[in-house]
Amino acid sequence: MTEQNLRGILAEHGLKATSQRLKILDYLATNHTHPTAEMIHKDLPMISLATVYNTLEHLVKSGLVITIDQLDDGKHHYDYYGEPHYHIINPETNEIIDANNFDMRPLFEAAREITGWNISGYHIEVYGHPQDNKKDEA
Amino acid sequence: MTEQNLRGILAEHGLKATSQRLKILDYLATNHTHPTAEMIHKDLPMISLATVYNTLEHLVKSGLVITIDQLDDGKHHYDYYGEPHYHIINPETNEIIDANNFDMRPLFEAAREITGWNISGYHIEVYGHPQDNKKDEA
DNA sequence: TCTCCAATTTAGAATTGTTCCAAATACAGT
DNA sequence: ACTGTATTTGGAACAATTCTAAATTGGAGA
Repeated sequence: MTEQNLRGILAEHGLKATSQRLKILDYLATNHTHPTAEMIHKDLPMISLATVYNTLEHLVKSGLVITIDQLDDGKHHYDYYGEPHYHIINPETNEIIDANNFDMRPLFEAAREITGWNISGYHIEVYGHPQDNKKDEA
Repeated sequence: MTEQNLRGILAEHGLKATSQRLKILDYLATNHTHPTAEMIHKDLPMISLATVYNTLEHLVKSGLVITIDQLDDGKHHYDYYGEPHYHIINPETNEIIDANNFDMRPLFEAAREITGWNISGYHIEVYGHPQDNKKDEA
């Protein structure tokens, strides 16, 4: 992504454009690899680990990034959320697939029915695994 | 819940029925309060904290209990999952409401379309907050 | 019912992901 | 360019969770 794009995105969300934020946001928007803070720091070693955590906190608070916390490694994983989407996870391998072929509005409506609240977002993880054989393709 | 019920549930999931597991499962199935390990230990002080963690791990692995990790207090919260359901969360107060007025099968079908996998379960959190005023009730 | 042993429990130590600190730096508006 | 505030930083501190190894226990089989 171009630096101008990144600056625009940060500005839209009220975040100062520091070189560290530009690098981390670019990293997340480019590599959809759902990294941990540690992995980001390993790939961007010029940015201190404290700043990585600090920046991720800002990005999550602003809604630009979300966390995935169900990978049983006890670490937060981070995911650029420029376009809302849901996750399909294979718990045996921790593979994560991003998908957006589902209209969430009926779910929002259902949640609104129960609470009366304004619904503003969602996190969805769906679990599954590849089939062992092809028997049901017949 | 009766002890026989609890023993049956544990047996169905291949878990030995220890007095600690019976107490913790009963606690979770009765109080839908989404507690942390620490909170469970506080309410069941005769069970060591190590055993609380240990037992929760077994219950989560078996699918009887799920974790809720989005409450920005840095702690895992646990939720009896006897009946699958989704969560409506107010992030300002950390209030969690359990709901099940939504058919997840279309979501499963969408996930299956993308991956070809067998889909086995889901975790869904929907975020929202009460409206400040009633203006849109008109 | 009794025995036996693998599974479970336990207290406390150890680990480690994350947060905190206070000094140095850098962004952005004027 | 100048200034004030927000951000960054390395390292110390913290706290949730896991580990350890010894003691206990549930339950399958005799």
